[in-house]
Amino acid sequence: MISQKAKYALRALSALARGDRAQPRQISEIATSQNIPKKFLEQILLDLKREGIVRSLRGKQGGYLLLKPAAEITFGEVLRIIDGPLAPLPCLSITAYRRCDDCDGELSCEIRHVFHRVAEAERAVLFSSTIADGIHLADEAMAEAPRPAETVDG
Amino acid sequence: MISQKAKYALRALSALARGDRAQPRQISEIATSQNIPKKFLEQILLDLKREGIVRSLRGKQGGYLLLKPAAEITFGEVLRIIDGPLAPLPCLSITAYRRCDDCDGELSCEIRHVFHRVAEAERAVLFSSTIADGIHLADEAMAEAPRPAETVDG
DNA sequence: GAAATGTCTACAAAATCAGTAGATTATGCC
DNA sequence: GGCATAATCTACTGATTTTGTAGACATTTC
Repeated sequence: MISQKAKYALRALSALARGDRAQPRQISEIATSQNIPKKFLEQILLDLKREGIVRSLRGKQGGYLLLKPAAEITFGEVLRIIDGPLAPLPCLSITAYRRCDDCDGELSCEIRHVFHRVAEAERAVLFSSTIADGIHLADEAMAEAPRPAETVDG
Repeated sequence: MISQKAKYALRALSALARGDRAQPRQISEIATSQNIPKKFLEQILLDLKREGIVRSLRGKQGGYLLLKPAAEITFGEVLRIIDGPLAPLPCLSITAYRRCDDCDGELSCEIRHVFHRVAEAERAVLFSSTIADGIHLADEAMAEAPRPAETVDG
């Protein structure tokens, strides 16, 4: 399970991605529109700012903007910023490698090889899926599915 | 990251899978050989027993045995027993579906579609990889890699 | 019946998660 | 310059989960 914080982050970025790319959007606006606790969202956006995903403007008419196009922000990079390493084992992390203290020998570890495959499968999806993809898939699903009572009465 | 407990469980099962299928192995033996705290391992093996992965014998000459061949125990089922649902979002869990309370509408959710793919990729690996596979991969790696100074001196 | 095993329940320290609180700083507008 | 409106920063807190420990109990074998 990903953290609640990561969910908020991804949905906040989706909110930013919808609508004008040049028009800053305020924390409170995003918070209410996406059901995110405002003070919590502040921290999240600060994290995303430090990592170069968004930028901010202060003062009146201030707010947040995407720094990159939504099609260039992957789920993988956001998850890494918010939740930390993606790997299922510390000894498989690219960004935060750490040897398992109880395990002796990574070659002889019976679980590492399998989780290596898991990690690769995960990364393949996470780094090929962008915020833009998420929005696109959602819109597509909404356009197809809810065809309620096909207004054919004229 | 999977939990320490899940790591222990998978490595304990690997230990059971190595060696005689009819010969019970004691908790303490597994614990020391795999660097697992004994009392913690007790609980883990009990969980695995309740779920029909292993069985136990009491008294002298007692211990634990695999109930199924190692080639029929998948990483996925073990992980589910020890760590709970595999899905990255509650609304994507097969065994423990729960709607996200903040999200309105799963079709319109911008992140659910992407994580659905992540979940499928994960499950594909986890349920096609068995304890026997883990052991096999480890043994293979050990046989290939450490070729130290190729004893060719006669 | 004693010794060796697994079984069960409860507890507890540490870490992580999911926020809250409140003071501070920068910006635009009058 | 001063006020309103935003973001920024630091610290704290309550709940939950993780990673174990402790100790009494039950069962089997010799």
